[in-house]
Order: sequence, then C-alpha cells, then structure tokens
Amino acid sequence: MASYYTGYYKHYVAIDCIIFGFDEGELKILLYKRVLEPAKGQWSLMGGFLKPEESLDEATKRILYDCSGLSNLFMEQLYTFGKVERDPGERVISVAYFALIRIEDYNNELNNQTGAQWWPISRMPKLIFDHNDMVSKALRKLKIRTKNRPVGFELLPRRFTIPQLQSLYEAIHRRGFDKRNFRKKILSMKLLERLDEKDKESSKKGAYLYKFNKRKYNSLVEKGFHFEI
Amino acid sequence: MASYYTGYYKHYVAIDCIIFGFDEGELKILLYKRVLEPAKGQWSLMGGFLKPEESLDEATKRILYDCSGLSNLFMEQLYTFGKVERDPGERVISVAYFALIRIEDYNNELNNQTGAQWWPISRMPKLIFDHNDMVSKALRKLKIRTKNRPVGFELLPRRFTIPQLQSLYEAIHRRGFDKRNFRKKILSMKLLERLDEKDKESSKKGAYLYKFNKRKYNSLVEKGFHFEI
DNA sequence: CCAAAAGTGTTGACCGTACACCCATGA
DNA sequence: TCATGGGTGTACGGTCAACACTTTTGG
Repeated sequence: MASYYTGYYKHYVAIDCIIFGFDEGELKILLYKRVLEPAKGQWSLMGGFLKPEESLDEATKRILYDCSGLSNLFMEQLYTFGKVERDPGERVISVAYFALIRIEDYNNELNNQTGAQWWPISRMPKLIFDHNDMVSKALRKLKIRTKNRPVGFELLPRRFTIPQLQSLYEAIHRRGFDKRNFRKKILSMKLLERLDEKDKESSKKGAYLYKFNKRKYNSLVEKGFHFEI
Repeated sequence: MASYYTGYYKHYVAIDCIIFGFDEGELKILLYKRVLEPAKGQWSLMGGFLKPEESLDEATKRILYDCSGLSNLFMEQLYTFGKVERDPGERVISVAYFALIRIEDYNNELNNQTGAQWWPISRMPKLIFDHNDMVSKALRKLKIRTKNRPVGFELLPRRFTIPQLQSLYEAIHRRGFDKRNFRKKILSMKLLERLDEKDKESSKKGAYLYKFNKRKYNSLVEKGFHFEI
C-alpha cells in the first residue's frame, strides 16, 4: 500500500467485549483478570488489540472465540471509547462490542485456563479503566434490543419454558411483568413452537418447553413484521 | 507515558461527520470535495484524523467547527467503520458521527473556502469509500432520534411553525402525517410555546410561530418523561 | 393433602388513526 | 371573490395493564 497519510498520528485500537449470559435466574457477565500491565490482575472485560489484517467485526469474533471456544455468537458493536486518558498505560481507542452466550454452551473448564469468571450483574466488581461505563451502556442497549429484536433467545437454552423466558426479561429490565400478559404477548407473535415435552426442573407440574422459530421470524421480517415486547 | 503496549500495531483513526440540515422543505447533507489523495476531488463527508491530545468527541467538535464555524451543534457518535480495505489509501478506522445544523446559522460564504455544498438527500452524489453506508446508517438513526428525542428542533429555526415542523418530520420519515393528529400529539406534550407572532412566508393567513422550551423538557425528563412522536 | 409453580380470560382505560370542514387573507 | 394553506374535533378499533382462580403433582 502506498503511504498517503504519512505525518498523521496512529493509535492503538482495541476491542473490548461485554459478554452476557443468563443462569440461575440472573443476568451474568463474563470477566477476566487482566494479564497485562498496567492494572495487571484486576477485573476487566475481555479484549485485545486490533490486528492489521482483520476488520473490527473479525477481531471481535476472534476474541470471542478465544475466550469462549464458540463461534457465531450474537454480537453487536456498541460504542467507541476514546478519551485521551482512558487507559493509563498508553492512549488506546477502544471499540466496545456486546455479545450473548448461552451458558449451557460455555465450557466452564475454560475458566481455569483464562482466569475468567461469570459474575452476576448485581454483584459485579469494580472494573479497570472505563469498563464499568461500557457495561452500563451495554445494559441499556440490551434492554432496547430485547424489546425490539428476538435476541433474548440467544441467552436461553434452545428449548426453554415461558416462565424461564419471562424471568430473563425480568432480569434484563429489572422489573416484574404480569405473567398472563407476558405469555399472551409473546405467544401472539406465533414465533414459539411448543414441544410435547415438559421441563420439571422448577415445578412439580412442569412447564412446556418451547423453541424459537428463527426461520419463521426471518420470513415475517421480510413482510415488514417488527418484533416488539 | 510509559510504553506498555510496544509490539502491538497502531492504526490511523479518522472521524467522519454526517451533517444534516433542513431547508426548502428538504432534508439536506453537507458534502465536500476531498482535498487529499486518494480520491482527491470526489464528493465525501467532512472528516479528519484523530490527534493525540483530543478525545473522539473533541475531534468531532473541532472538525464541525472548522467546517461550519459553529460550536455546540447537536452531535452523536454513530458507528465505527473498520473494514480492512475501506480506504484504498491506507488502513483507517473511521468513527462516524452525525450532527445537526440549523441552516439559518450556517454561513454560506464558507462554501467557497471549503468546497462544501448542501445536497438534498434524495439527489446526493456517489461518495467515496463507504461514506454512502455511513449516510444510510445516519438516516436510520436520525429517524429513531426524532421519534424519541426532541432533536428535530436542532434543524429548524429557533422560531418555527407547526406546518414547518411537520414538514421536517415528513422529510425525515419519508411519509406524510395527518396534520390534525400531528398537531395534537406535539402540542399535548406542552413543550412548545406559542408566540404572538405569525409567519406569513408560506401562506396568506399566516401560521403561528412557536419555540421549543428546552428548560421545561429537561425538567420533565428528570421526572421520567419520555419524548415520543 | 398441601405447597409451589403453571396455566388461563375479561374488562376498562388509553392511544393511534382515520376523516371533512371552516378560517383568514393577499392577490 | 377565490385560491391557498392554517387550524380544529370526533369516533372507532386495537393495544396495554390490571386483576384471581384452577390445575398438576412430588413430597
């Protein structure tokens, strides 16, 4: 490549990932003990520097794969953080992404290798730099997204019950929903398929398992349908 | 500053600004003839490289000031574009911002100095690199923002009529609104103050001028009010 | 048999939308 | 006087929120 822009400054560009999971009725976030100086050993989001041969999305996929072993996770660019002093080490521009992991797919053995730990959002430790701001922004975006896109399903097992789904929404939105209204609304979209099996984990009666019909969702979207709960 | 991250790559980081205005009943965008190689002389968004001593927001303010002579414009970070080949010159990560200008405040003499020109969105030329994608994304965001925040007023004169406001919304949303319903809804928020003066520019009868009460809006927001139209 | 969670309908309030006519005035 | 845009009210249908009891079954 020719040198067109010689004379302008270059910057470190990093990716930081806010990784959400849902487990035991709580919204959780995957955090790491930082391995680099400065702030080595403190809790932080998973991140890494952008390499020359990869796009921002590709870098994020790489980082997500490295820390979870999973591909094709739901991910979305959140915001770019660029305050001069945000990283006390050197100046770094950080592009934050948020991602959703089905905790059932996550291999907990990775935790030992990587120093990772799932933290309930409500009891999260103080993070390095501006990472707590990133998490706040991600939580706001997650609320909006679950309201207007079917991304909640990315956090649940592939087969789930309506009460589980409701409990997820309640965790994300930090408020209760009326169960009759919730069920009515979600079922009225006709995007859930009821299976013939019940989940008896959390009650004696058992709750029907459902699965989300992504195919049908995509075809409805083409006709102008808009998910809204 | 110490050198903590030596060995990692650095990248050019640029800001690109999607600048909207509203004039003659049309939504317009401010475009420039690019002064740098590559693609010198082609139409482009206004942009510039991030300097070491400024944050992303500060860089955007600087660029907006340089090209409009105006400070305190409404601006919002939109998205960061990072495909490897997006700039055929060298690799550049571009943080896109969108901004709103009251065209009455814009000094048209600047156009000669800077090679700037206001283009109606509907007749915009092909832009360099991925700038057309940036504009599309900005238009989507502008739709959302005008629906849920009172940012439309940033595009109108400080004193405006209801029909002007409606015409702005119609331009942004590319559809007509019923004028009775529109008026009802906007006035029911009690955020507009009617002045005793009429604007007779566009009709013999004249339309009342209004102004947006930002003070009142801010105090309502504190009480949990949410702008929605 | 009882505790605990799953599942089910109705009603009233509110909001969005559709719709048609009179008003004021400059030319 | 008439053409032009400004300004006004009502009625209907759909959506949201509030609300309480029955069902199932493991212990």
